[in-house]
Amino acid sequence: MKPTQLRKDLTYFGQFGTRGLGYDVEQLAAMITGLLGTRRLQPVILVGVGNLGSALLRYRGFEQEGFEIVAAFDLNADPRQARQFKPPVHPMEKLPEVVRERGVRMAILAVPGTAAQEVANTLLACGIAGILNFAPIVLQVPEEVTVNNVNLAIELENLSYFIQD
Amino acid sequence: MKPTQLRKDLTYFGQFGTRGLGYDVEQLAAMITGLLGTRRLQPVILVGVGNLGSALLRYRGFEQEGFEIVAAFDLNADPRQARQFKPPVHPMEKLPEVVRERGVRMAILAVPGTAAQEVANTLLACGIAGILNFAPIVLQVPEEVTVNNVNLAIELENLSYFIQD
DNA sequence: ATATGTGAATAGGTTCACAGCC
DNA sequence: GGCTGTGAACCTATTCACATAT
Repeated sequence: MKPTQLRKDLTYFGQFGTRGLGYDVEQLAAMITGLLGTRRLQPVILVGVGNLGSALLRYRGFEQEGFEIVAAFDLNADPRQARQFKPPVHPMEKLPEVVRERGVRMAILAVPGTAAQEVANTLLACGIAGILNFAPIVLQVPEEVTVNNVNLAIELENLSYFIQD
Repeated sequence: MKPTQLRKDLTYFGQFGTRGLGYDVEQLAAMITGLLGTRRLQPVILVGVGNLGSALLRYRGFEQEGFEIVAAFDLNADPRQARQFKPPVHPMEKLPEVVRERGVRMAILAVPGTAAQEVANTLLACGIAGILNFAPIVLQVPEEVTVNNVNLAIELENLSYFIQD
């Protein structure tokens, strides 16, 4: 990425530097934070506490960027042990309640592909606005809901293509 | 994605369907497999067996797409226990040997950001051609090496931007 | 009829060249 | 001199319209 492109991109949102001097980094960062909608800590839930889900739960990189996983959900969660973890791992039934009470708008979906659409439907019914989907399927969602797919196998395939002699 | 685009994309690699009839799915799949360089099982190594690394090790989606994680490496691996896991988890010192012996060309990098560049340098020295990087830093690599970045925090930020009312 | 293949048209994104400001 | 802002030029990707084949 060249300097020109970065400047061009910024102009789509306004004018943030001073010519001849440069950008005030703090001010610029604050502007971007506002654009991204991460001005205050955003509550996120995680569904599916398998291998990948557990790793995401323990991953501390989200908080740093303004996200807080307020709760996780899994079919096999024990209601009595739910609060032993931090964030707590609840059974699926509790999902609508938590979403409502905490005003959650984003969910991380880390369940097997076979369960993904069904879980997504539950999320949609609760009014979730954005899904970060790790399941290797294309989710069917209404237009106003945003889905961001992360497919690890595809990332490897992509690499594979580019390293061919 | 519209049908036209898929057809257009395919034409960049040749002509695979028969007009009026359609595509022979099996033949088309074989062609794509060849293009991606996944005709035979590709050996991959994983470096960093923390939260994310362990999840990736247990993830079965890679094999299905033609990749085999032949070994993992971690600073804290116990040499005596190395072979107890499948794939085995070796200490870092063993990395060059395994890469050479198995003809490994791709590596998954799941170490903390602070260690990522150093580990990447080791990988480069062994002649690795592609890195799937989960560390939240921009790796410095020579031009002929391909890096594919997966940054989970950025994926969430991306979502956040699009779900703003 | 139905589906692919493709040149032309369109849209979108990147780079350039230079104007404006410290 | 050094850095940002921006219209124009350029390049790339997507869509359209239709030719081509079964």
